[in-house]
Amino acid sequence: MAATPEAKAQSGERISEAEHAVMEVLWEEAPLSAQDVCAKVCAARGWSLPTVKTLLARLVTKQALSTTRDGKRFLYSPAMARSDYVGTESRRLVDRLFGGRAAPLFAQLAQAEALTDTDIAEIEALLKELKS
Amino acid sequence: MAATPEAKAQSGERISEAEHAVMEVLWEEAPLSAQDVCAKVCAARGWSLPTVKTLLARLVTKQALSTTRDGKRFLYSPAMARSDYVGTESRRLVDRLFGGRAAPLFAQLAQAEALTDTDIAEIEALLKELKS
DNA sequence: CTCCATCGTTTACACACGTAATCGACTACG
DNA sequence: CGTAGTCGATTACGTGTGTAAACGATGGAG
Repeated sequence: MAATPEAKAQSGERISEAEHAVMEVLWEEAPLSAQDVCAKVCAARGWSLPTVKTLLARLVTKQALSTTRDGKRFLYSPAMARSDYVGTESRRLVDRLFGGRAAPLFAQLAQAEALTDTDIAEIEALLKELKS
Repeated sequence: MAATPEAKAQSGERISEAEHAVMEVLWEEAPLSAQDVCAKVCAARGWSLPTVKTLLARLVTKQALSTTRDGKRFLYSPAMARSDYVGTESRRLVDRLFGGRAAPLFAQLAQAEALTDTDIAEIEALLKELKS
């Protein structure tokens, strides 16, 4: 698949844990209003609507979300691809804990028995593709 | 709270990024004095000795380090295994970003071209072992 | 014994984060 | 039109983190 031209991670602004939960909702479906987002996470995390509004505002500041007006309110959409976020986070972990090498991470997961049979099968398939 | 007999290595106390850098030094060699640790990280991170002392103290509080007296000063040693830390951090990432499944993480790394030929070879070898 | 170089400890302070109440503006119902 | 409800924006506040100076104890040099 062709890499998007702006493969660069958006500004250095880090996305926090709570903010990430909001991003996940919007990656799944967008655009959404603040209330829509709350309906999807407030129960699970025990948040109130004001909390979600704060997180949304911070994410807009960090340029992780963009907004469109819809009458009185805003609709929020991701301004960065989930794959970019996931990529930089994964890379960060691999760099920090495994000296930038992916194989030791894989070994770690294997040893921790965190690999299901399905995982193994899928990874095998991926390997085959990579070599072709 | 009842004293749940925690067979698990660590308590819930999270280790921050800066603290982790100190842990890495001590996982590599221990026991070390505060000055020894500083000699190994202060230059790289632009820290001063007081900063290292603070981090060491916080890690002792979090029970991530243990100390032995050596005359006037302390010698610090890890009180948790690096493999445990690495394991929980890896698990956390996989849970948070990939729904707890390892295969998508692998796919992500592959797509980001974060896999070297050596990585691929090693993972292949590991797979072979897992299946035997 | 005295004094100084070092320890660990205490205190400091700005910024990020989690969590939320409140406020001023605006819309929609009556 | 006015008023109630709803929106985003502003403000708040405790805790964690990064970074460090100041302080008090203490052991070793003279």
